[in-house]
This record gives sequence, structure tokens and C-alpha cells, in this order.
Amino acid sequence: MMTELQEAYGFLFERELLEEIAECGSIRKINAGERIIEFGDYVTGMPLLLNGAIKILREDGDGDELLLYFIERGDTCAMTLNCCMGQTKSEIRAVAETDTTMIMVPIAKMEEWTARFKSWRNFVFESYHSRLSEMLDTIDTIAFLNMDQRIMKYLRDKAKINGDENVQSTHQQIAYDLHTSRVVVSRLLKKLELDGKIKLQRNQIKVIDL
Amino acid sequence: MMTELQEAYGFLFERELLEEIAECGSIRKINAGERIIEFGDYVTGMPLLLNGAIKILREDGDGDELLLYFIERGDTCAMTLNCCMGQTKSEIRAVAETDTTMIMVPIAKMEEWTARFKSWRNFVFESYHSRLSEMLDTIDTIAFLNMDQRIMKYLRDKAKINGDENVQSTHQQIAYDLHTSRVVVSRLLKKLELDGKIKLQRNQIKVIDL
DNA sequence: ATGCTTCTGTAACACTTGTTACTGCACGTG
DNA sequence: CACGTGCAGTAACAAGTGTTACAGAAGCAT
Repeated sequence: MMTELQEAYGFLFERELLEEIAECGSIRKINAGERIIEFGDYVTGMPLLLNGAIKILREDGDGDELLLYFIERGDTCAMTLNCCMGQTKSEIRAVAETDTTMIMVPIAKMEEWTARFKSWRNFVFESYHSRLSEMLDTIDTIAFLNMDQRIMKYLRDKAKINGDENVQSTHQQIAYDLHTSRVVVSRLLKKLELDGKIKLQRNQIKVIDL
Repeated sequence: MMTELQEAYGFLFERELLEEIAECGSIRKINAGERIIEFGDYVTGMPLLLNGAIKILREDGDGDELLLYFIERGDTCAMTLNCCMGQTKSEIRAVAETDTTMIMVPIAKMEEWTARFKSWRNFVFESYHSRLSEMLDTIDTIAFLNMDQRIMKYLRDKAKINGDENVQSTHQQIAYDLHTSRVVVSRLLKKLELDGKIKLQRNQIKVIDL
């Protein structure tokens, strides 16, 4: 565990902090597609990603959902920070995008480290920072882009996160993430294919030039 | 200045911190409608609101804009925190919604206080926390609500912020904030009036029952 | 191969929002 | 008062997105 920690966080945290993390944290492995936390769940610990990627979704009262952003290795979930601080329930759903390994750290340690380690403070601030930026980006996307552009962005992001130009998704899954309907996705994807930007196959979309 | 600080932040910060703020901060008064910071400006200090309210807007490349949220007394702008940390330019525009008084604190003090004062750390975290929540709310609004519901929410919020059921706005101004067109706003407002929810006058909308 | 299930393609239509154009009203100014 | 300017109301139409319905293709299990 220490080796993996060193790899993902060594350049951020001093030795002493790394050791404390290793000591009180527990490894958690999650398979692609598995749900990590649900809307309304209580937050029991704070995740530090070692590898893999996680998809963060927002849900409204009617069960409609919307992809907010992805988090990757070296990130933590600022929403979780948020919940820890506020002692509130989760405002989001988290689903493993790929097979993922993370370290879960007890909430109690957070405040202690914040006082003791400057590097930890910076990390927490930096997490908030990047999360706010992601949220701004999400807002730009849904406020200023049309659905076809949103689909293009979605495919780009997903291809990048998975390190594979072949995106494994059904049209229905894309529709859920973008909070639209399957028919709309099919329609626009077909148009993108005719424009030579993608290649459609069953359960898979090959990104050519987006 | 110390009196006002005490009033707005006395329950948050210890005496020593309040004194330091009073010492190195400078008062800034802004009239309603005045622009405080522009997209792309460099951030020179961190604002602590004493009274009034500020409107935070996002702008895309084409000059289209969108209201993100309001901040009020006792708040600071987490976006500014963000920029301070990252040494980056402003990602937003800030406009005084009402006449506003704030204290500007030099960025340099931030990190120092973060290390020295637990209350300051908590304040900064709390600011990030509430800003993330506001952003989530904004996302919910634009992702899950129709334009008529967004207008209703807008009028509710604006009436609350100004402490006045008479909202002083032209349809065009509302259209800018919601990133839609004047005609659409007029159309939907008229429908709301027919439903008895509001009363329309020139340059003013009276909120009756939203 | 047969049948079953899931995924995709497509048409037809409804609804929401955006656009253009024109009208008249309210208000301030000379 | 007459005039100009900005604001609001409305119609007609365009574009984008959402909904329903159905057909066919792909893959899986037997």
C-alpha cells in the first residue's frame, strides 16, 4: 500500500503524512460500473484515488440524473470533503467508470491533518479548486452548448478517461448521463457518423475526429 | 470599521484575527449595478462582505452570460479564493446587486491566517462548501427546470436578496441573467401574470405568489 | 437454426425555446 | 406639447429537443 501511495501522492505529501495515511486508511477495490455512493447516503470516509476513474452524477427528485464530472488518480472527491465538513448526506452519486483502487481515510483524521500538515491543506484547497473549475465547466456545457456539442464533448472526455478511442456505451447510457432521451442521442450520433466524426457499432462508438 | 467587522464576522473569528483584518484590510464601497470584477481580470485581493449583495455571472466566449448565484453579508467569494490559490485570472464577472460595502484583504495574508487561525480555516472551508452547494443548485436549475420555472426561481431569489417583493428589472436584464431572449421572458412573465403569480409594471415586477 | 432480449434506426408528431418583425405605450427631454 | 428613446406585448415562424411507436439488426441461450 505504501508503494502505491508513494506513486500517486509521493510528490504531494511528506513522508510522515504518507505513513499516517497508510496506517489509518484502508484499501478499497471497486469494479467498473459498481456504485460507490448513493444520493442521500451518509459519508463514512474520504477517498483518495490510487488508480482508475470515477463518475460523479447529480440526481433530481424524479430520478433524472446528470453527469457532473470524472475524477482520476491523485484526486479526491471535494463533494465528500463537503459532506464531511457539513456532516450532511451525499449530494451526489458516484459510480466507478473503470476498475478503481482507492484508500479510504476516516473523516476524523481530516481536521487533524489540516492543522498539522501544510501539504494536506494545500491538497484540500487544490481539490476544492479543481472541483469548482469542473463545476464551472459543467455549467458552461449545459448552459451554452447544444446537445450535439455536448455529445461530442462527452465522447472526447470518455475516450480520454478510458484511454481508448473506442467508447463502450449504449445510446441509452449516454442519454442518462446527459439527461436526454435515447432517441435524441441516436439521432445526433447518426449525424456525427455521417459527418465522419465517429464510427457507430453495437455497444461501442469509435471516435475518429471530434 | 472594527464595529462593522464585529457585527458581520464577530461570531466567526476571534478578536486577534478581527484586529488583523481591520489592520491590513481596506474598506471598499460599491454602488448597485457597478462592476466589481471582470472575466479575465487579475485578482488583487479577497473580499469580505459587510453588507449588500453581489451577483456572480459566468460568461462564455461569445459574450453570452449566465447568473451563477448571489453572495451576501458574511460571505466571501470562493471563486476569488480559487483565483488567489491558483494565481489565475478571474473566471467570473461580479456585479453589485445592491449598494455594497466590503473589506478587501491582501492575498498574501490568506495563507498565513490559514496556518494560524482555526476559525479562518473553517471559514474558508465553509465558503468553499456553500459555493459548491450553490453551484450544484445552479446546475439543478439549468439542467432540470424549464424556463418558466427558472424565471420563478429567479424572481423569488431576487425578491429575497433585495428584501423587496417588487423586483426592479427589465425583461431584457432577466433575459441576460438567464441566458435566453427578451421575447421569451416577456412571454412567460405574461403567462405568470395571467396565473396570478406576479403583477407586471414597467421596469418592475411584483411578486405575489410564486 | 430458433427464439428471446437488447440495442439501434427512423418516422411522425408535440412541445419548448429562439428569432424576426412590428406595434403601441411610458417616460424623459427640449 | 411634440418628439425620441427604451420597454413591453404579440404574432408568425424556425430550430432544437422530447415522445411515442414501430421495425429491424445483433448477440445470446437453448
